[in-house]
Amino acid sequence: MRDAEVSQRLLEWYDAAARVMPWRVPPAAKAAGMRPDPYRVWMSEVMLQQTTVAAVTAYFQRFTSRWPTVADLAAAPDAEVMAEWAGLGYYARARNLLACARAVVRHHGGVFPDTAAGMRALPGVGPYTAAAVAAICHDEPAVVVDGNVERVMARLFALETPLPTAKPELVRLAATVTPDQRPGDYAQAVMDLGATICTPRKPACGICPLLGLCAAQRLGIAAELPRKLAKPEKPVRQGVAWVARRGDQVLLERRAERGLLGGMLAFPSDGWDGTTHGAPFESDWRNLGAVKHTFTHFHLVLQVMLASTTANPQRGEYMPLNPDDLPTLMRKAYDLAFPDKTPR
DNA sequence: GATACGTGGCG
DNA sequence: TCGCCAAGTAT
Repeated sequence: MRDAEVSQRLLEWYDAAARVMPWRVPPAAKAAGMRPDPYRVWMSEVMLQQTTVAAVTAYFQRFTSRWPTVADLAAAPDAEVMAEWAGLGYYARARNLLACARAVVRHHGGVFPDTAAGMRALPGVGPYTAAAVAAICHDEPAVVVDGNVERVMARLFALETPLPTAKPELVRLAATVTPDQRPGDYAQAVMDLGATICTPRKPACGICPLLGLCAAQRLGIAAELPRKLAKPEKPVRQGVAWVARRGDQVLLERRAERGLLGGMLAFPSDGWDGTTHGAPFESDWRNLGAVKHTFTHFHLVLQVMLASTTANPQRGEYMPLNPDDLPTLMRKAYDLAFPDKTPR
């Protein structure tokens, strides 16, 4: 296989079928002189970490409408940013997003670094995001490797080594096909291919622009690659959440910065995250039943308790609540406790 | 290097 | 119903 043939076919496919996304500048607009805004590209890439385009789009629109520039975001209160991120998951990303925006304003004059190495030094920016922003915004021929690229390369070269062992080799292979011309469009093309054609299950090899170049397709094993080591079973944890209302206010606490749902608003809870505080105050708590939720590494059955009387709590504080500001686990508890306030 | 860290959709 | 999976990073 000629390496240049791979990027050439991908770029042709991308130009003909590029998907429209709010953070993207289409090839035609770039030809007319438009450049991607590093602030918007960075934000989209952080949101897209382990997250689908479908889930990200509405969040991206809200964030960029509310905070149009990195300086606007840097000036935002922590609680507002965490509330806006609620429901998107991996909340360390939101904390790092804010820390990064503030670092860009404080240490870089409000301008993102224009190299992958410079980006890499910012909070929440790892090898992938640094390379993606540098390639997309500045056409640095950085090697952009995400889960899509790993899958495409494993199939293109029929690499049988299972992940994560195969990772360094996949990065090496990705480097061999990364072009000097239009590396930003190329990076997006490979990721689009992985998201739409070279999918994890049932890849659409028949319409793939790399048909004829792909070793796994020729061998008939595309759908089996990349191979992966078996993952450990998820244990089931049990917990309790305490829901108390006082008039229009609800008893809430801000979770610790580190750890599960870090930095997010939550009902006082116990038993599932290593804590055992007990109820926030003595009352005849009524068990409303349980909500189920699955985290990355365990399943959770969370009993939801409701107080019919209120008292001065030992933890948390009463405050008005917009349920959209809660992480999804706590939103499930809210919906169980206040079914009449749940839309639909 | 291994582990922690969310969520929603799909087959 | 349930396991897998998604444009990863921090420690």
